[in-house]
Amino acid sequence: MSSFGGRMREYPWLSLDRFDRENLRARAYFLSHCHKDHMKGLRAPSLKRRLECSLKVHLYCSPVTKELLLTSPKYKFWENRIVALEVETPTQISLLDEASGEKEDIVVTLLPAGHCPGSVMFLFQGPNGTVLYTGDFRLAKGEAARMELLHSGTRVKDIQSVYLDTTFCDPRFYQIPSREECLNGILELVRSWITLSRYHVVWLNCKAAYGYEYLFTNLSEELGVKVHVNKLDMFNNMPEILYHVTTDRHTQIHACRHPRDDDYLRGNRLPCGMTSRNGTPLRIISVKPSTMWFGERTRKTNIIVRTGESSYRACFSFHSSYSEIKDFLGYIRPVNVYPNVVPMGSTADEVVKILKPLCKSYSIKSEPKYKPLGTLKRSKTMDLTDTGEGSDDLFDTELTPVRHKIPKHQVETRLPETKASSENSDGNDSENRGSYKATTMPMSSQVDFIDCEESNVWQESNADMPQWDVFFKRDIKTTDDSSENEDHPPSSIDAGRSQSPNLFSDSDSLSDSTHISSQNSSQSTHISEQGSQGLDSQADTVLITSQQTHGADFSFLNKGGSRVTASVSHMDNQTESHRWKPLDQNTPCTGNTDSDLKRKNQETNAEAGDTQTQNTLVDVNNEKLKTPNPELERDSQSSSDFEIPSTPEAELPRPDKLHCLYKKLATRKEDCSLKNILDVAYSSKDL
DNA sequence: GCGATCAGCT
DNA sequence: CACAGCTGATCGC
Repeated sequence: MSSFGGRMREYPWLSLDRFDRENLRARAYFLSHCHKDHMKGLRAPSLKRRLECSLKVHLYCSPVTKELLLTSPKYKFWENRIVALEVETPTQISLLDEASGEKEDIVVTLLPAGHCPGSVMFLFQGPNGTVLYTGDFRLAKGEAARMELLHSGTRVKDIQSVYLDTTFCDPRFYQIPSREECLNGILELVRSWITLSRYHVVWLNCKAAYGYEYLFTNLSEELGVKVHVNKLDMFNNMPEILYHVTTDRHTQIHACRHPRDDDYLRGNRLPCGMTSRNGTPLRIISVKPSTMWFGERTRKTNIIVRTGESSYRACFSFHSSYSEIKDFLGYIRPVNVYPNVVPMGSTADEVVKILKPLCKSYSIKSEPKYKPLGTLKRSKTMDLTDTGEGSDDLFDTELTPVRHKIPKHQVETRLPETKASSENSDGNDSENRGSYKATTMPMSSQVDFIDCEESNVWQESNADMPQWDVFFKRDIKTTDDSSENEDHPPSSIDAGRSQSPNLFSDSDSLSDSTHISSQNSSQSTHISEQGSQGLDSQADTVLITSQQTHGADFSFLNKGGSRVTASVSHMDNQTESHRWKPLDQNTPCTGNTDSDLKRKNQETNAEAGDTQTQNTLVDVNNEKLKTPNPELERDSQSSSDFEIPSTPEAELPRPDKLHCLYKKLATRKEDCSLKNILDVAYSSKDL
């Protein structure tokens, strides 16, 4: 839960995600996403009164957040005062101090935060420096490096302060399985249950918060079964969510709620009251998404843990893990970092101790010999008081971006995409910095950029042709495994505090054969036809599916913003929420037309990491036998036909087009897309 | 009657 | 267990 007070030291007349107390005097308000703990005071009478008096005060948020907010009548009074800002579109805002009449311009940029629909981070650029407020976020390793607007040309912007979501900034949360892994674990569990009969239903025990939508949409899309929810009018203008949820109870996947839903479940009823179809009792399992974390990445990590006869816990997180946070911050390297959250069982001091070494001031102190000329002034910690007024001396800092070695006219607009971006969460600072610089550098700029420590990597990335051996050698199984070497395992202290894998052993002992594991990037599922009671009786066989993202669509959480052109009413271009194509152009969900939708998904979803599915029957020792479930295999086959991610320029790639794609991807070093293509290439045997 | 806060409980 | 948020009790306005 956020404990951010609402104001940043640099721009204390702005209020973010808090609307009470001192924040009542703010000149402008910002809402990062629609979760209640970020909306404190937002509907209070005192703020309502303030709005009535101060007609120039506005609330800035993403278009999706605006839509979700205004769905509730309680916030209707905001309607004419909300300014929906396009994501990834720097926007100048003029702030008027009503007392003094003085005006100040500030540029704000919304960056997708991957936390829930509409969630964004706010990047502010103004006279007191560039600051980033992350709100809540879940970004995978390397995603900061892919955010164009965090960069000036080829370099990361000089960021004075980051106000950081530190929910899991504790070594105990060292690793959390990726979205893809979690989704696929849940997908296979749900699939294996609901295919047993039409009376087998799954209840997803989701909290009321926004953030599970991508789970619903992907389950629906993959399985052709819509998800029953209590309410869906908030998605009326978000067709790609709306299509996959329903208020019709006659479906096999439910995420409906009831205040006493556990009582309902005990009575073999769903929270919506459904208890049978055609007089046949339902076979219900409950799946509760919750955060599970792992101190070590090498151990078996169960995505799904059976917690009872018909109940499962599934890994799911809206927040970045410890290592993801460190990767993010270590890439940005602000001068200051301020935690928005003190994790449970930790203290603010502990969090700062972890984060400070990733900040610029720290690294410059420890390694002055790598400091570029001119950074001395910059690196000096600015004395920013809480009031922040009268700090005009900071202005020239922003006007002299010393890290820009490249003249502005040479600045590439291309997104710096780099595998190396995942290499810096800790460890040798100077080397990591070098890797960043080298690999994020567009070709056109390289000739003007000389930095000896980077030259090795530079040469490599300058090659005309794809470096195939590198790609094929790379571990293509998981997105963050690639950072294995750079990312130190938890320290002894960390390890001591890490959640031991024993946690899962305990659960495993309940049902050794019923875990869904992410070890070696695979999930294993086993559901017996007898239902949960039979689970223990088939300990000799489990169904393993290789890591797959299988059409997993996270685009509405993460990206693609600037690319989307179609719009739905006032929701235009809000891509981190969705691809705003009206559904009648997509004809989703069943049959071949499904592929169109999936292909579109992948266009905006390069790093979702789609890989082809392979189902393999194995014994408990994970020895591969051979193909199992014809149903699953059919699914796998059909989906593999459109697992090839498309570039904006490309149609569905045919084998003869793949070589071009290879080239394209090779130069962009887009890891996940690449691995998909490699998988397809391997399996199609066309190359 | 409403809001703020807290305990308890998912 | 851990993500967010509801309900109910209590207190003050």
